[in-house]
Amino acid sequence: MPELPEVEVVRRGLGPFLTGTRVGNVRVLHERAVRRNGGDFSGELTGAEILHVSRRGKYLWLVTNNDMAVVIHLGMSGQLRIRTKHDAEAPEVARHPHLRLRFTLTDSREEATFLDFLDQRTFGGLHLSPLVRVQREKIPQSILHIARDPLDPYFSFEQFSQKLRAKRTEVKRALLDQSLISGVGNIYADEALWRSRLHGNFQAHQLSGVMVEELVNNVKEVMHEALEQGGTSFDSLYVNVNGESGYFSRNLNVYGRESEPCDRCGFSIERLKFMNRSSFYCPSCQSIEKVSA
DNA sequence: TTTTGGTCCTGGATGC
DNA sequence: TGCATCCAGGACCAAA
Repeated sequence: MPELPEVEVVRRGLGPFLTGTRVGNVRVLHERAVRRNGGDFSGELTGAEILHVSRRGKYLWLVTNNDMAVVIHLGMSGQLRIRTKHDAEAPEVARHPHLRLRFTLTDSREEATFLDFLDQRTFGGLHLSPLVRVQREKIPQSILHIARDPLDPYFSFEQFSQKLRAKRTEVKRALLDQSLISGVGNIYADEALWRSRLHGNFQAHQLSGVMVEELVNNVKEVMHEALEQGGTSFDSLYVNVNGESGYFSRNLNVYGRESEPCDRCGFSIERLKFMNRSSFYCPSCQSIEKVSA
C-alpha cells in the first residue's frame, strides 16, 4: 500500500518523463477515479503544460502552467505507469481491467508518451485544484488541511509535538491523522512504534517530549530506509512508474509478522484489530503499561 | 470542537 | 466447481 516512501519513489520516477510535456488528451475510463473533481476534468486540463511534480505526505501533484495542480492520491492500490506509444497500444495494457484513466502527453521533441492510472480497489483518484501560496511555497487548495510530512525540510518537530501531546486519543490513531503529520500509514506507524517500544494504544497526551522525539526520529528512519529500497511491496499492488516492486518488506520488524518471533526479544508478535485494520506489535517490547517519562 | 466509528470499493484467499 | 464470506486500509463524513 503506498505510503510516503512509495509515493516519493513514484514522484521521482515521474519527474523526468512529465516535466515539459503538454497534456494532449485525457481519457477517463472509470468515473470514480475523478469523483473528487467538481468540473470537467479532461476539458480543463487539455493543452496545459506540466512544469514539475510535487508531493506532500501521500499526495502527489502535477503543477501546470496555468497555476493549477492535478492532485493524485494512490489510495490502496493506485499505480502511475509511464508508457511509450508501442506499450500503450498493446492489448493487455490498453484493455487492462484496472486502467482507470489515461493521459496522452505530447513533447516537442519526441512522439507521444502516455501516463496510465491503474487502480484495482478504486480508493485512489485525481482531481484539479488551484495552487495557493502558503508561506514559502504553493500547494493545492484542496490539500491545505494536510500537515507537513516528516521528510519535509520545513517540518516542525515542536509544532507536531505540541499538537500530538494535546490529543486525547491513542498514539497510533494520532500518527495516522494526516492533519497532524502526513505520509504515515498503517505499515510505517507499526514499524516506528515498534522501534520506539511504544504500544499503539498508548495515550498521546501521556507522551513525554523525549518519547515524541524518539518516535519522530524512528518514523524518519524507517521512511528513509524504505525509500532507499524503493518502498514496500507485498504484492503487485505497489510498483514504481516502470512496474518494478520495492524491497523494504524484507526489512519489516512487525508488520505482517503475526506469531513470528520479535527481532529484539524473541516474544511472539501479535495482531490487534484497531480502527478497522490490523496492528502488529510485540507485547513484550511494546507494553501498554509504559509510564510517561 | 474533538473524538470515534462506519462506509466506500475490489478482488484474492479461504472455507464449505 | 461454485458460491459466500473475509480481509486489506486511506480518506471522508456523520454521530456522539
